[in-house]
Parts: sequence; C-alpha cells; structure tokens
Amino acid sequence: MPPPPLHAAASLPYQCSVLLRQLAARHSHVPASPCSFLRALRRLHARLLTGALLHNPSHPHLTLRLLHLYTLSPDLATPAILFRSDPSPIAATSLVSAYAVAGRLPDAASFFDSVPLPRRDTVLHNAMISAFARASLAAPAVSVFRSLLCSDSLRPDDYSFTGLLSAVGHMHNLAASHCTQLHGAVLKLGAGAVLSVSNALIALYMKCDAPEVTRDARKVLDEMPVKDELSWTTIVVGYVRKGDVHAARSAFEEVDAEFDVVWNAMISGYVQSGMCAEAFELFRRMVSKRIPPDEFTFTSVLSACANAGFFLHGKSVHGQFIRLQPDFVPEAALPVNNALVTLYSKSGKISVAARIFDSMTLKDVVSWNTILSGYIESGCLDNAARLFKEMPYKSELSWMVMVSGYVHGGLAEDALKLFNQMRSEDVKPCDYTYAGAIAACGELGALRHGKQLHAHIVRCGFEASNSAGNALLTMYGKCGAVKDARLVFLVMPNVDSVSWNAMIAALGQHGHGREALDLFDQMVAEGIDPDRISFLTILAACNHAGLVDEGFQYFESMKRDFGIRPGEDHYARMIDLLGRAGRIGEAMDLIKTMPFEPTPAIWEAILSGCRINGDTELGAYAADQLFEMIPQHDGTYILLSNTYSAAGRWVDAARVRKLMRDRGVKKEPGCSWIEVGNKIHVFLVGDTKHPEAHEVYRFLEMVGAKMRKLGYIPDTKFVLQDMAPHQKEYVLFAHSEKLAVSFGLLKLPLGATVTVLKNLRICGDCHTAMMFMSLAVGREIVVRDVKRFHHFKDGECSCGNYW
DNA sequence: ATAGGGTTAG
Repeated sequence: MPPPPLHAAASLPYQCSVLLRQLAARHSHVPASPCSFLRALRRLHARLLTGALLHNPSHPHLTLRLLHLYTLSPDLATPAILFRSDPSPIAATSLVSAYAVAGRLPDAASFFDSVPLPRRDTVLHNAMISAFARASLAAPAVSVFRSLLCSDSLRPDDYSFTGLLSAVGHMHNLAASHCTQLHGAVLKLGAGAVLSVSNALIALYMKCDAPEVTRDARKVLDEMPVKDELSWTTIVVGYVRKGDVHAARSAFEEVDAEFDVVWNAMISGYVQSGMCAEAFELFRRMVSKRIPPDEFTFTSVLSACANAGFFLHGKSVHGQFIRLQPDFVPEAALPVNNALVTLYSKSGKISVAARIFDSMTLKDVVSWNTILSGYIESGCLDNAARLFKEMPYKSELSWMVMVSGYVHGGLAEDALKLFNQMRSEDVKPCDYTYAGAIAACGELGALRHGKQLHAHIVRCGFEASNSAGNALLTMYGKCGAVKDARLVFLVMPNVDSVSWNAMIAALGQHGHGREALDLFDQMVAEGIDPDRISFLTILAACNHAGLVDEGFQYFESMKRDFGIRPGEDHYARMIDLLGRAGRIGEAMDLIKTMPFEPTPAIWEAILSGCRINGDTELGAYAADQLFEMIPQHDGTYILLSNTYSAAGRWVDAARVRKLMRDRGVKKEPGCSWIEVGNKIHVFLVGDTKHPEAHEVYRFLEMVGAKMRKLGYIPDTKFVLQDMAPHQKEYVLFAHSEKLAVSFGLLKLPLGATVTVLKNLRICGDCHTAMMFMSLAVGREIVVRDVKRFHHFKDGECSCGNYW
C-alpha cells in the first residue's frame, strides 16, 4: 500500500511526522520484511537529520517516534545511540514503553538497567512496571516497584500502584491474602481514592481463584465515590471470569449511564460462557436502543452467531456492519472481518468466506489462520496447502492447523513431513501441534517415531497437557504399546473422558478385554459420565474378548442409566458382536427394535455374522437389502458379489460385478508387510491391475534398499504375492477390521483374537494384524500397515523417519 | 512519557 501523497505545502516536520506514523501503523498490522522496514526507517532518519529536526526542542515528538520505530526494527544498536545523544528521562520512558509494545521485553529491561540511577524518575519506573505487567511477569514488576519505594528521592504515584496491581494479577497462585495485603498497602499509602487504582483493585480481586474475594471486589466498587465505565466493565468481566454470568448480568443492569464498553463486556461474557442466544439478544436490545455498535460489539456477536450456528442472524449482523462500514478505519474493521470469515466458513460457505478474505484491505495473522482453518474444515486440503505456502507470515497456530488438518484429512505422512519442516525452520511446536504429529504416528503405526515425540514432549514441559497426553494414549493404543499407554494414563494429571476412552480402547483392542471393562466401571465410579464414544469403545472391547452378554448389558445400560440413545454405530457393533457369537437370530430381533430403518452398516454387520456361521440364506437376504443402498458404502460391491456367490446366486453376483465395472470401481492398491524373525513378507493388496500398482513395486524396492542401507534388517527379502490367488482380478483390501471379517478372510471363532493378540505388536490398523493371525499364532511378530503409499513417490522417500 | 477493561484463528 503506497502512502497517500502529502500536500506539497506541508512543512517538513509535519511531513516527517505523518510518514513516521504511517510506517508505525503499517508495521504493527502487516509486519514488513525486516530489510525493507529498516531501509524505510533509515531513509526517514536521514531526512530528519538533514532537516535538523532530531533533538530539536520544538519537535520533541519526532525523536520519540523515531526511537519507537527503531524498537520495531531488527536494529538493536541505533536506539541506544540515539538515546545517548538525548538522555532525557522522557526519551528513556518512551523507549522502554516502545520496546514493551514491540514485545521486546528483554531489551526494555536491559535498557532500563543501563539508565544511571540519578536519571531514573518515577515515570520511567512506571513504564517499566507496566511493561512487566503486560508481559504477565509479576515478580520483576514488584521488584521495580520496591526499588521505587526504597528510593530516597522518588515516591510511587497512582500509575505505579495501578501498574503494580495489574502485574500482581498475573501471579500464578494468587491467594486472597495477597489481595487483601496489597489493598491495605494501597490504603495506607493514600492511593485508595484514585479511580484507576480502584479499578485495578477490582480486577485483582476478580483474578484470584478464591471464591470469597468476589465480595471484596464488590465492596471496592460500592465504596467508590466516582465510578467510570471501566469500573463497571471490570466487575462484569470479573463475574464472567468467576463463572457467574447472572451476577455479571445484574451488575450490568445496575449501570445507569449506558457505556458502550459495558455492553461489549456483557455480550462477550455471554459468548465466553457459551450463552450465544443471550449474547445475540443483548445485541438486539442494544440496536433497538440506538446505541451504536463498535468493532468489539460486531466481533463478539458475530462469533456468537458462528459458535451457535445462527447463520441467518449472522448474515443480518453482516448487513448492519456493511451499512456502518464507512465509519470504521481498516484497523478497526480487521477483527470484524476476521469474525465474518469464521462465520461463513463455519456455515459451510467457504467461497463467501474467501471472497470476504480477498476483499480485506488489511490482513493480519489471524485473518490468514482463519481462512486456512476454514479451508481445512471444509475439506479443501489442496487449497489450504497452497494458502499455507503463500502466507506472508505464519504463527505457530498456522503450523498447528495445517499439521492436524493433514492428519484429519488422512494424510498422516504429509503431517509428519510438515512437522519436521517446522522444526527445521526453528518454529517451536505447542502441545496441540505435538498432538497432531503424534496422531499421525498412530495412523502410520510409527511407534518408534511416536516415542521420540513423547520424549520431546517431556523435554518441552508439555507432559501435563491433556491434548498431548490424549494423543499419546491413542497412538500407543493404535500401535499396540499397551504398557506405554498405561504409563501415560497414570502420569497424566487431569484425565478427561477422552483419556478414559483411549485407555479403554487400548486395552480392549489388545487382548485385555476384562481389564477394559473394569476400567470402564472405574471411570463411572469416579463420576465421569461415559459418552457415546465410550460405549462404542466398550462394545468393541467386548467384541474382541468375546464377552457377548456383558456387551449386551452395557448396550442396555447406555440408554437406561446414562440417557444416551444408541446410534446406528452402536447397533451395528452390537449386531456384529451377536453375529460373531453365532446368535444371528437375536441380532435380527435387535434390528426390529431399532427406532430407525436399518442402514448399510447394520446389514454389513448381519452379513458378517452370516459369513462366519455359514448362513447363506439370511446372508443373501441382507445382501439384497444392501444392494438397494449401494453405492453408499465403501466395500459393499465386493462384499455383495461374494455373498451372492456363496449363496449360489451367480446371476446376482455377475450383476454386481458388472455394476462395479460400469462404475469404474477399483480398489486403490496398497501394501502390508509382516516381519517374522529377520524376514519380511510383503503383500500387495488391492487391484493388481490398477494403473498405480507398479508404483507399489517401486516403492517396495525403495523401502527395501533403504532398510538394508540402515542395517535395519540384515537379510531383507521381499516376497510379493497376491493375497487371494484364486481371485485373479481383485484381491482383498479391507479398510477396517469389520470388513476384513465380513469378507470372510477370517473365519475365526469368537474370542480367538485374545490369545493371539497377546503375542502381537500391532502397528496401524487392526485388520492387518487380523489378516495375518492365522499365520502367526504363538509367534512374536510385528505387523505394519502402510496406507496411501503414493505419498512416498520418487526420491522423497523420507519414510526412514517413520519407523 | 507511564495506568485499569472489552475482540478474532484451534
């Protein structure tokens, strides 16, 4: 954005002043590249020097502004040099606060220390105190305040107290006694009647976790002779923070003068408490009272609409904003536009969101991150990836969104690749990003890599993070490392329902069915309500362990004791469980009690039961039902044709095959390998005539070469073979354990999995392990499953990282 | 020249 032309007749000081202000404003919203910024700054600096405007008593603000800009630049030396030529306390104060605004607290502190004691005045101390307060550093702020107290010539003033109180509010274990002590000290030193000090005192009391201090805060407010809008705002915000929205509302109703900020505080309080309808209602009242909404109002109410799914309301707010938009400078419109982008992405209108994003004259990191996650939430991973590359600046959050976007989009390899790139660019991942990378390891069955990440997490101090802990639990569970999962579960300081579910799943999937059930009961005993996922998990555990009656009890207790209506997936699992136990009749009875029409998943479960028990007649009936529903479900085609063949209904089987050919249904090829001793057997699964099949072979050779090079397996031999030689055209590729069973690959009696799984370390999907079970009973084997091999194309095979 | 509160991305 080129700066607007200046009036030719404008004086040089005025011109410079405008230029300086423009440079600062632009930099704070769109950080330019360090080089170009510094160049522009030096040009201005030279101009000030030639005009003899620097250190000129008639234009003191020019020097200060220049100092301010230098604190934004990567040039650390110049501000100090400039200061040496004008060592006034005013310049020092300006420099300290500029450093603080620029987020360069260490520079502010070391500069403050370098100012000789006689040159420090109260205002300079105050600036330093508030700099620490802004950075949430209570202790150093207190020590600056103390040096002010101990000084012979200086005395703390109102600003000092205000800053001190705000700094102490950031203390971690702020006790009620701290607050009352400080309150006493403030009164003793005669600052009790100052408006800003009282406001800060209210905020301090409200930041303390002890419930009883709320009264003290209220007392301060009540005793104030004069209150301003901030007093009311602070108390409203405080009540919200304490989780007492009703108290916030009644304080809000007490205000006689209708300050805009109090409305904003109340609206955003509702949003933070998840009461979006109330937030919107309040906004409506505000509009009807003709109180003009500002950018904060719009931002809050739009986010309320986005959170609650009030898309029509949101649209009307958008309309009102458009009418008032000329009143907003770009800086003010920015957060509103960001909230609009969020609203439209959440309502599934990503193209509208993108249009708003493109039309924004001013964008910040939040804007880029918002549109990025909008693309990811609407499944446009390609667009997201392109955007990610184009982003002029990224925050840690951008990386996090992209990494977890890849994982949820099923591109675990890309997630890990990006995670590695992130670290090579020296961006420090937060716990959520680690969680994404760990989830990717779980998807890939990359246990070793996952363990490395676990070590990183401990080193970075994220051990107490719930998201990281839950990701670790899930990953260890998927990789069959039950011991590690147990350890994580024990160490986690706050386990939530996700953690319990993940731990139960880990036990249930790996042959500890009984223990899984015990853990479920323990969870209930500890007062954590199981959710629908918990019941899916426990039914799966029962399935693995062959505990049919127990499974049925949990299924019953789900609606009876916990008021959770079983969904399609719960029914499907229960039917699968009954079917595998040979109780197919009971499964059919259960279907009749369902409150909805049977879905493809239900019929697939019946079908799988029929295959295990050799009930071709009922199987064909289920196949007829499924036939009506294809192609809603993946895998249905092959399943159907096999079932019809088994029932001797060759004509129907041929019809299904023809349908498959007509629709061009092909199974994506993939490969699995099994490692027994030092020998690896690799199986190609999927359509061997698929155009990409030769890529699989190439990939396997590459992996083999790489593994030999790493000395991982001394004598690696690849045996490529069809999984099902009697089926020339299509070989089996199951996407899930359930399908593997329904394909008839595993005619296992119920419960057989337990004994086998004890000796099995499983990486990746369970189905692969199950496929090989009959081969590997009683032996220590490692099974890994590689999906979506084509992301390892050509020379980029970085998979060495993944095992 | 310094202070107190309110906003958006997961």
